[in-house]
Amino acid sequence: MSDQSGFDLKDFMPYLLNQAADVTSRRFEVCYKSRYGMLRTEWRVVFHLGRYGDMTASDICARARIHKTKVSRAIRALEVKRYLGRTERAHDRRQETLSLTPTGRQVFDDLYREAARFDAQMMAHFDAADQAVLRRLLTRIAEL
Amino acid sequence: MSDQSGFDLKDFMPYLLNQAADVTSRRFEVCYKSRYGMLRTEWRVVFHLGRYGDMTASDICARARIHKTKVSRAIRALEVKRYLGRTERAHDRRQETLSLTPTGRQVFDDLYREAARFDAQMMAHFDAADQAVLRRLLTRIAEL
DNA sequence: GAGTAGTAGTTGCTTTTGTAACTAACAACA
DNA sequence: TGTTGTTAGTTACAAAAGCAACTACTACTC
Repeated sequence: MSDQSGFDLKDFMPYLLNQAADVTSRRFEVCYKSRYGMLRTEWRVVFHLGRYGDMTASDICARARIHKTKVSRAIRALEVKRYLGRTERAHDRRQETLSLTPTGRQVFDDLYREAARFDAQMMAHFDAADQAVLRRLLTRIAEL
Repeated sequence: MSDQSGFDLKDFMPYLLNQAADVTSRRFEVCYKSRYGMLRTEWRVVFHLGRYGDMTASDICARARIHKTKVSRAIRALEVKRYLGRTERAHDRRQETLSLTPTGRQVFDDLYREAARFDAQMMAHFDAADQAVLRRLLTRIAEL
């Protein structure tokens, strides 16, 4: 019964993607969690601000496709840790420009290096052509 | 600073994997959630039992790499819905063999078809060679 | 066969996420 | 000006996940 096609759980792309995402995320999580007590969303917010410059909360939501409540809570937590600060925008007082503090910048620099190293190490298992296919397809899938 | 390497968030594999996993999982979630009020872990448990046959809770934990508390609660929920039943094992009364009820089997059959269709539709965007690379690399990464 | 260690599975408590409703500010237009 | 609609961000409450302690049982060892 139900076995005719031989379609397996390991062939099911959402499952496979989740497994791979889970393994890698949990491994990298150790860095920002143990060193800075940060959560995943906090790390992403720091990355965005550090890599792409100051922006508002909703900019981060749009770029990273994270829900605004999650971002809101991450910002609050980072503020408490003194990793970022807010500046109200003159022409629209609903918005606040977020920017890393010097400490936050240091945290970013450290984690950024770590992330690059982590990625390189992980991808070293595959040749350049395979890597390119992987990145291209994942990007495409994420845009579905 | 920190821009020398040009390493981008979109180059960071854990991030990319999460985005892709998230998009696809959320899309498929609609099927088991709206039709059967099931959670992701419940769907996975049903898949395992339906596709690979009766097994114990810890078999599922090991195969799917899900924590035992999550599996335990999923089993409970599926039992309440009358999608599965338990049979105590004679030689080791700690273990219970789990098996789908006829209703559970129907649910599996329906979702299994849906999953196969979903996967095929998604992968239709890519040629066979790319698909092969994707599956191979993701499997490899998940085993890291 | 009593004592110790290890495994299967559950439960209670805490942390994190999801959802929806909310406040405050802007914008457009009568 | 005032009313209506929209957007930025927060908060409150509910659902789910993570973690650690627990029960019940098996297995090993003296």
